[in-house]
Amino acid sequence: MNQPGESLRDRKKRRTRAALERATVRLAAERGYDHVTVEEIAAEADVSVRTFFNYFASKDEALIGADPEAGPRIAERILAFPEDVSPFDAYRLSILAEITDELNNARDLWLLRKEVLMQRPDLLVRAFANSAESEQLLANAVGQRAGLPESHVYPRLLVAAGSAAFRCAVTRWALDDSVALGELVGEALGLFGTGLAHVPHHHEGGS
Amino acid sequence: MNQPGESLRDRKKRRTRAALERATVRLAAERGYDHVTVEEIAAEADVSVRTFFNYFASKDEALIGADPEAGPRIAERILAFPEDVSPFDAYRLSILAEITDELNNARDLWLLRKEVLMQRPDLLVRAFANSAESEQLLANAVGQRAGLPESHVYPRLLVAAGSAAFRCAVTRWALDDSVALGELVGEALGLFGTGLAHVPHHHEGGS
DNA sequence: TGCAAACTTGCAGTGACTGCAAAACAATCC
DNA sequence: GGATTGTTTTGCAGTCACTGCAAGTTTGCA
Repeated sequence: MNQPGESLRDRKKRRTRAALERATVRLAAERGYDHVTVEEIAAEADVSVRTFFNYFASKDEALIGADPEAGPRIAERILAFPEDVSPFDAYRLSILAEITDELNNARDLWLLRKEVLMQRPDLLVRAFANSAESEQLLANAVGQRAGLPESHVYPRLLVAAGSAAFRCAVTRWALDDSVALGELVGEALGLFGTGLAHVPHHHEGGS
Repeated sequence: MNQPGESLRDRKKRRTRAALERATVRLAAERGYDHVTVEEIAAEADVSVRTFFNYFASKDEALIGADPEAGPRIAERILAFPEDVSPFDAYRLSILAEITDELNNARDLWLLRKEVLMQRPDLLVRAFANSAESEQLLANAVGQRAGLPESHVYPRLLVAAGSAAFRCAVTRWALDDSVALGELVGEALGLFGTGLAHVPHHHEGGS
């Protein structure tokens, strides 16, 4: 009884992880991030506190739902683009694809997260602190495409710009979600692409 | 006994703050950030643990030496540039000036911090989490110069780019400090200015 | 000198997080 | 089916960051 895809064990793990993530976000949105203890979250997900920490290294991580497979997945996407796509575009499109997928799979969670992040913008920054290895993966993928040596700034700078774009976009989206998050990230990355030296033209409809 | 400049009280406060910052950095560099307790830091600086937390909201903040006046100071600089300097340049030059000053005042501290940040790059990211209000200040200053409404992305994106540039630069500097930190930040900001859409030319000498 | 405001301290408490060893459980082999 | 083995869950004891509060101490000022 073991399809290569998913054993009972794997399924249970995924469900537990999801339950913990969901419980964290729901409770935090409901009564404020720091009026929720890990004990309550664990209880809500029907596991012990110790188990919570087997799945997430910290309460912060659970709130964001840090997915350890996201990094590798995006890196793969970057490398999968045809040769004639620029490193910048490969990166940009990969990020956008990931965001689109993520929102399609868990839009409701993100709407709740938005509530929390509006109260505590710092949590979004903190969330990125734990993703140093993922950033390294992405930087390597970009570097490979660009044919640059390990030590070059460009890949790391591009990845850092991605984080910044995402942060900015979420912040804006939290204030006004009439525009899709993906759009906002795309817009921000677009500005990074063309350069910030000149103030972009301010057209009326938008921000 | 009260020159408008500094009272006894003010001087004592500055000294205590500096002692705590210094103790944190020194001990962390010596035996690793998380093998140092706040209790030890406080003892080293000859104050109580409670006093430590009167000065810094967290151990992280003490390590970075988060200066509550840095934000306002940079914002002032940005606004002080003549009209014909672009918002981007005003921002860039203000950041570089701040970094230069900081390094001149506490180069030794930064050399020790470098050691710590090499082991724990996440601490640098976390450090920025606590500076949300400062970022807001800078964004407002940039927005004012650019004549943009509160809601526009540009100012926030530029400031976020600055953080990213700083992060990248410190990381590089930690690996090889043969180039001044200011140079590296300047280089990174330069790339943000001209745009990341194209891979920059890779000239031999450098990175 | 004496009062008021600012700063420091101790204390008691909360809650995140860790290591360890035992129990519960799922996959595998006979 | 039942014994075996590897994985996951759990409880427990402990450490440490951080907070509020209510004294104590120091500084600024009249």
